[in-house]
Amino acid sequence: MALTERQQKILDFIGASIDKHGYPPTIREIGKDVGISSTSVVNYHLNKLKDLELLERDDQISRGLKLTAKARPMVDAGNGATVSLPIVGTIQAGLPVPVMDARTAFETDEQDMISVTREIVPRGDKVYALRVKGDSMIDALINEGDIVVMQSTHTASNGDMVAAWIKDREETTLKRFYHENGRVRLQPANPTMDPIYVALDNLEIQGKVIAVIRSLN
Amino acid sequence: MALTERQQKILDFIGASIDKHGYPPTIREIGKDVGISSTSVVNYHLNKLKDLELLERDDQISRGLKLTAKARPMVDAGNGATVSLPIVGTIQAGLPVPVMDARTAFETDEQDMISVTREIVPRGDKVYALRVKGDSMIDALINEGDIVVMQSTHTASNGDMVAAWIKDREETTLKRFYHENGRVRLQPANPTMDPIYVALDNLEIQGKVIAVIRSLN
DNA sequence: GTCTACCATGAACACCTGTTCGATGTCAAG
DNA sequence: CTTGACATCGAACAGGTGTTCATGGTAGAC
Repeated sequence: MALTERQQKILDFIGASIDKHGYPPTIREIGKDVGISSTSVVNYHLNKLKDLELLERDDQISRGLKLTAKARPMVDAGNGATVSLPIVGTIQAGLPVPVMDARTAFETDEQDMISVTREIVPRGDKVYALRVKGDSMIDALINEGDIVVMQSTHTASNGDMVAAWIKDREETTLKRFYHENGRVRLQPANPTMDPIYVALDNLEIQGKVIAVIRSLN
Repeated sequence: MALTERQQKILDFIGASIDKHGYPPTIREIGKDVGISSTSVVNYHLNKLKDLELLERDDQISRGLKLTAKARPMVDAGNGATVSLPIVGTIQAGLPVPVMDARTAFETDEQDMISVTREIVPRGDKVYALRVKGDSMIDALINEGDIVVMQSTHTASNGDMVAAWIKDREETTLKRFYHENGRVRLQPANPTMDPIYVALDNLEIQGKVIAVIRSLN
């Protein structure tokens, strides 16, 4: 069931309001923003959104609105403090990293998301997350269960931490990228380990690592 | 400048309310919680907290309250989806980890904070962050520049990743804790490395690692 | 003692706010 | 054409809510 333009606008305004002020808007504030003169109509749409499970309402409570998790991805993030990233798959040494195209992003359901603050991941465009499988990445100081946040790209600058597919080894590796003397030096994050050198055309850059998150429990 | 018990309680309640409902409380709700019968007294304390720059108020607006960044670490429950953590110091092998007492929390200014979502750090109480100095922690898959999120504690359960001070070595180490056969096995996160064994009374647990964050750029 | 800062009460007021009701218009389905 | 679902308006009401005022108690400073 799709939303009408009105309802989408109301949802967006609620999100923006919480974002900006730290609390939800009143019925009249909503009406003013979306251009509805009567409080009863806003109330009407609010109940509609509630039926769609996009909104929770606390009866008789001023500003008693809350966006449900279901509504979160449909709301204009705007200048939010957090970024929601899809976890599109897993990463391990023997397999290429999954790419994120428009389709996979859409198919990702809410269970497979992680949100992080912009302090940790400043950009949100073409950024996605991968769960680390196995312990084949310990030379990158990354272990089973870690979340790797990647930015999709096929090029890299010197010093970038990249996910690279080494063709002749049929192997994915996470290393710092340095293009020097016509070849590429891949430097492990672990300073006690030696770099490897590969030819440029033997390398396929699949993304740039922009953060690693390890959540113990 | 210290807060009175009343004011701390009000601040806590505002945080808890935002946490629980998604919006701040009204003056009367605050009064009811902290045991103040008159709205004017609550108003009085609110203005006091505003003068201390712990609170922002939107005049004439119901529930027009917002905790400032300065207030965040002093509040029991953080603000909704994110937790702000003070970065109270650095961690390296040769030094004990700094402890977070009430004083350091107060002295921390806003620059030395990091906020993370509750998905990554569920609790907020007695939790703080340390910046990793040097590469002496690579056996814990942790490197220079990483942020380690710790929970202050002096005890640990089996399997916890702890920051431990080994007395006779005068060394801090991050390892998984296993109490077995009257001694303690400290297991490195790197599965290719061997555990070390220490006597219980040679060990001082300084905190529990609950997350590691590496933000590249 | 007197003064001042602080904390508290209770009441009153005006505006804010959610709720409800009756009426109207539109538009696709039957 | 009639019907029903949907969307909108305007108005009214009751209770919620921030603000203000007069009053007074307590405790430490001078």
